[in-house]
Amino acid sequence: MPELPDIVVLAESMDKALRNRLIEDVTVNQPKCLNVSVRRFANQVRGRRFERSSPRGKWVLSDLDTKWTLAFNLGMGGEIRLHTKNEEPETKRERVVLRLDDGQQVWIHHWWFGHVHLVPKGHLGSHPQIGRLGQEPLADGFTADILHHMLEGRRGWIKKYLLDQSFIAGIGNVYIQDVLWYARLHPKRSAGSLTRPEVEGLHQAIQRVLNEGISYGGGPGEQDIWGNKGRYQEHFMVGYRTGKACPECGTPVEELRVGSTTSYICPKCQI
Amino acid sequence: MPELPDIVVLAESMDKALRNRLIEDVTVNQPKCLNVSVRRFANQVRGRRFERSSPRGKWVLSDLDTKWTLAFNLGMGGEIRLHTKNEEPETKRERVVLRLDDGQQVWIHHWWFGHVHLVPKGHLGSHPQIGRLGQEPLADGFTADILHHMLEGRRGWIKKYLLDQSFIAGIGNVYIQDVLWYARLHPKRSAGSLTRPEVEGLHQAIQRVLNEGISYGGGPGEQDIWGNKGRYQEHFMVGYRTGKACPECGTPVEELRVGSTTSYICPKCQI
DNA sequence: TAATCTAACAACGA
DNA sequence: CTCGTTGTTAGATT
Repeated sequence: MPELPDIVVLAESMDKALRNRLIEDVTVNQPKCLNVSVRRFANQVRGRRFERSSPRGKWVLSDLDTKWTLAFNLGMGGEIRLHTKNEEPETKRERVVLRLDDGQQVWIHHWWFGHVHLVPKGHLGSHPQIGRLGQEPLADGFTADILHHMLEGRRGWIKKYLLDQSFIAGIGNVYIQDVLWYARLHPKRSAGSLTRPEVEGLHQAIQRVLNEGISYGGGPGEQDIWGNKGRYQEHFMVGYRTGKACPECGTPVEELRVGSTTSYICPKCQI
Repeated sequence: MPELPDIVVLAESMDKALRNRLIEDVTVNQPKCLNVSVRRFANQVRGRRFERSSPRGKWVLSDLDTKWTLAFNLGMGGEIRLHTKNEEPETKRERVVLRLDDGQQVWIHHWWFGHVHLVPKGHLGSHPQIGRLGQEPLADGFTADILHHMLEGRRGWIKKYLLDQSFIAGIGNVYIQDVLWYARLHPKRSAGSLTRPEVEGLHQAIQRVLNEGISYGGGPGEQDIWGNKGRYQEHFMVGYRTGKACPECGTPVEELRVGSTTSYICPKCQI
């Protein structure tokens, strides 16, 4: 599932590719990925133009030139891709297809549980998922101070909080591996037990890893609207590198279960 | 526990009684109700003035003339009361005591699990509870449209969503009884099954009950900073009236368990 | 009596 | 075997 860096890259590419473009026609092959009826969806989208596309947590929000925002969540293995006029979408595989003014198409492909939602612009708070998203970790307001404040007194594992979208929006099980490694934190450290320097280290690690993810064009399996692939996986420190050497101390990376997720850690560096 | 109407009444009285008043001294008898150390709390509060006090969900937020906001949550059976110069607070019973410039005192009494938190002004989003609060049900933005949107596709019981502070902030197990009665809804109705007219009725019922709660000065056991007691309980329709007649049809009110809460309903009117 | 947070677990869904 | 949502149970908290 695309995480914040992947979403930033995708949203930027969508903004470039789609802004001011007219949506001439809409095909919905999977009504269950919508939050309204197909009829209502088509009526609100057909004949409208894209305005700004922007990232929010694991969602891309594309304003239309009406009171509606299109909210895309790719779920697992989803893609949003631009296709040329004469390509033929495989029905059912492409859940929603938008035909643009020049015939180009936007294929919204979901492998498993993606969403294409209509949300009233300026009322994102009422959306059951988007409205509950927490801090944007790359926003100016997200300081070490604020993070310290958020973790104060928390009893659960630090990994649980970092993955909790209602705490911090956009971190998933891919980028978190290196975040915890750079912060030298074991995923099961109690969130409230972090010292002030550790919180500062964690804050830096979050910004570092997410920004690197963006500058490498996203992570494994992710791509922008033109199909440019992410390369952050070439720079993984410990994520998905079981048995390989920790870049810091050479100890083999270990895999462990943390709740229902898999963690990759250096057992020497991350205590 | 005070709910939205009780908190509105209390916050208004606190705004009137406390705005611009100097906090000359601070006593903390229960450090665990704070989110910072006693030393830090006292340093940030002593010598400061109150600015605006306002309601947010089940919290009262009192801005100080610094970068901090004091956030009060009364838990169950808590009170915030103004006392005269020479009254002697019972240690441990009054968790926090603020002495004002003229000697008057604010006693913050918790019977069970109240909080007095320091939150950086303008960063309420980072507070673990306040940051996750949902829609303010009496705000202009909370329309029937928005409510409809929020409930669309939801599978759980309607009562669960109305009590969920991250959906709608400030409704608890007291006022919800009459909300559901006015809306003619059984607490176990599936949230997503509500028709558009039912959602509109629910929206009206929410506004009606909460506004009546405010105009009666709050509900059972609640009071403002001067000790004026709420009287909404004198106007209960079905809440806490097991066996008494439904005001609409005369059927005896029944009590039932809904998850971990008790509901009071008219078995004939609320399907 | 009460409320909220937490863990753990289960079932579900295109 | 990967995700979010929903539901349940249980325990803890001052």
